[in-house]
Amino acid sequence: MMINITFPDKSVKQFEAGVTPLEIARSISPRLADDVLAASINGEEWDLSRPVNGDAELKLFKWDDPEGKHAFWHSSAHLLAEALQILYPGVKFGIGPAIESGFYYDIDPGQHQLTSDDFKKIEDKMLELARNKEDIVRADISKADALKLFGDRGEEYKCELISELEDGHITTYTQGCFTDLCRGPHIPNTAPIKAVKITSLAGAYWRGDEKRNQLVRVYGITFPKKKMLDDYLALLEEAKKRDHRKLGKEMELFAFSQNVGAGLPLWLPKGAALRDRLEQFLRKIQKRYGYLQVITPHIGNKALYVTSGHYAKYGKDSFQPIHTPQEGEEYLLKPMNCPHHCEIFRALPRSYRDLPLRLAEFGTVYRYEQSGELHGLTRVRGFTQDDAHIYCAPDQIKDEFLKVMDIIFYIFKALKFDNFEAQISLRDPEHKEKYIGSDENWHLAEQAIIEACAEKGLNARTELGEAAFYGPKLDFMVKDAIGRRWQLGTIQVDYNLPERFQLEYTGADNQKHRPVMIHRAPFGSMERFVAVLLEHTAGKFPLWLTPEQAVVLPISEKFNDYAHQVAAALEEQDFRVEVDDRNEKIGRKIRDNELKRIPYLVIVGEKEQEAGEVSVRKQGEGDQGSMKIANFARLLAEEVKKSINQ
RNA sequence: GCCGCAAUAGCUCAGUCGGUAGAGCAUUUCAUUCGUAACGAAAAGGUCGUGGGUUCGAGUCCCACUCGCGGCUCCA
Repeated sequence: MMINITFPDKSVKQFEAGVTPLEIARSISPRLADDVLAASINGEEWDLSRPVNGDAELKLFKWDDPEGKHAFWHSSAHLLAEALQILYPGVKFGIGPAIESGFYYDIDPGQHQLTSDDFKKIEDKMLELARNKEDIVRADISKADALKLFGDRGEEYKCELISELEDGHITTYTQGCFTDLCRGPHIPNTAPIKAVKITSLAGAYWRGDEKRNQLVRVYGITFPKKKMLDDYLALLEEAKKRDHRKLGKEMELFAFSQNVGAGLPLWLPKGAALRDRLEQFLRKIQKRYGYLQVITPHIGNKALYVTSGHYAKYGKDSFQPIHTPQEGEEYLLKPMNCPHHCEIFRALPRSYRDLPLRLAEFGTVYRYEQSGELHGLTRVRGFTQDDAHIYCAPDQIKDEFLKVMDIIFYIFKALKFDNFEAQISLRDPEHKEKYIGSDENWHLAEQAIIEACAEKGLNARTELGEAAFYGPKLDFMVKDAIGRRWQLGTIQVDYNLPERFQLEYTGADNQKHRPVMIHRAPFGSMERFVAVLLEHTAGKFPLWLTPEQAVVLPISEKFNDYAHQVAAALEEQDFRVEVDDRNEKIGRKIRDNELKRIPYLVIVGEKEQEAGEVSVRKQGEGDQGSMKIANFARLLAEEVKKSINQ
């Protein structure tokens, strides 16, 4: 019997029923057969060696396709497991999936104690097994047989997984002496795995549940070519150089002190000035969008958070209340600004004419994050949100969303964050009871978010069940130097707080109405934003933001006076300029200041002094020739203007 | 909070078998006064994260704590 195989370009070819994707690839070209790693049949992931029995749409995936890498790394995870089984008899296996870069396997090492010293041994064993060119063979298995197979081997974790699977849909994959419960797909043979690196060990709770056993997670990555591994390792080294913790120290932006406490950043003068410029930048846009700045205290009466519901939910795991000499009086360091802003809403009678009311504050908040979670400036215990709360009528939500998105896009564009991801978090439609607020309002808000994204042409991922209990949200995520995702901007609808704080406004109908609240923070927090910005720019901030815009370098000490005159003239126009009047040769000064990522170096010697000029050198681009001081100032001004006004 | 790993000069790091701590860069001083990515010489700089323990003797071995790193869990 012949079947029709449709290719992605819609062309159709006939093959014998039972043909495998690999055979199809070979019929096209031997080269393709060498390169192909996985396939899909009618959209379903499919092994290259798995027969196709009916008409189908076929896609073939190579290394450059995520699906190809995925199969390659998934098979590598099995290879890792096989090596571990041989090297450490008695280890029990959890799960071993492919991830964004590489793969891991969770194992219960039993009496063995794995350390990084074992990596080489594991890598060598994996390579040895790969060189055996073992076929990776898929098999259907009944639930009973699967339970017996893995039960006999004492694989308690696998048995738990099997017991939750539906009979008739269980498959195993075997290569060499290792058989794993697995849905696939896999590459057909271990041979293409030519380079192996075990990257790290970590603890991981079984099934992500902190109440259950902690397994050892072995991370690794593999490649079809040795050179690709070398390139990958070089890339990781490069990424480490742009780690914000390293750059922040080097550039004297922020510091931590054991004496102050973990997760409590100290902003050094240059960092504080940088942060201030970011705040001014945002303040200016927000003013344009009708925001009103407010200021609220760093602590609030415990009752405020009991009212908001936060105390019940987070009180135990937060910084504990501050006690006063007055018996029974308790205050909390504020973990968020919203309750304070709600009280500002309540401070005056509100009319529908006041809405939307947009209250903004750079509000510093304190959250007792778990010690193991602290991370540079991205996860801290005291941080400042670029917070604002918009109080509006339900039918104003969409319009307000659009406006907030405008602000976020403006900021991301000015700072060249072009690789952000957006996620719409909606409620779980199966469990509407978990959420507060009326069905009608939820529907309205969710539609408002979805429509706003569509109108802005924003390609956002939609996640059901990820909404906060009080409302749906839209988050913006940016990756750091080594690919970890951090949430920056966020826009959240909230039905809960207006209810709890009994917020009301008088409508055109002279009746009382409850406003909807929108929380939003385009940066997320100043700390996290600066961290991610550092990693994005590798410390080379745009001219308007950078701590030192230019450094004047006198050729010798004879020209120090002129250098200071030049600096003074530029400072007069509000540029941030320093003079490197150290007793060093010009080559040395250039090198040091280039390494400090100074955007413009201004070299002055006899020629410049006589002509009233400066010799300009641009970071990374070298000598730009000499010009009058005023012309250089104009050049700076134009560059600043261009990046801020876009 | 959990698992694993680490902590030595301002920074990056070496320190063997337990025997009184070392390099490069940065800093200071001297010399030099220089034209587009590192001139030279010298000096100074450390209770080896903190507290206990083992030992004749601890940077080194053991325990606890603190801080940090990689994950996990969490993230109002």
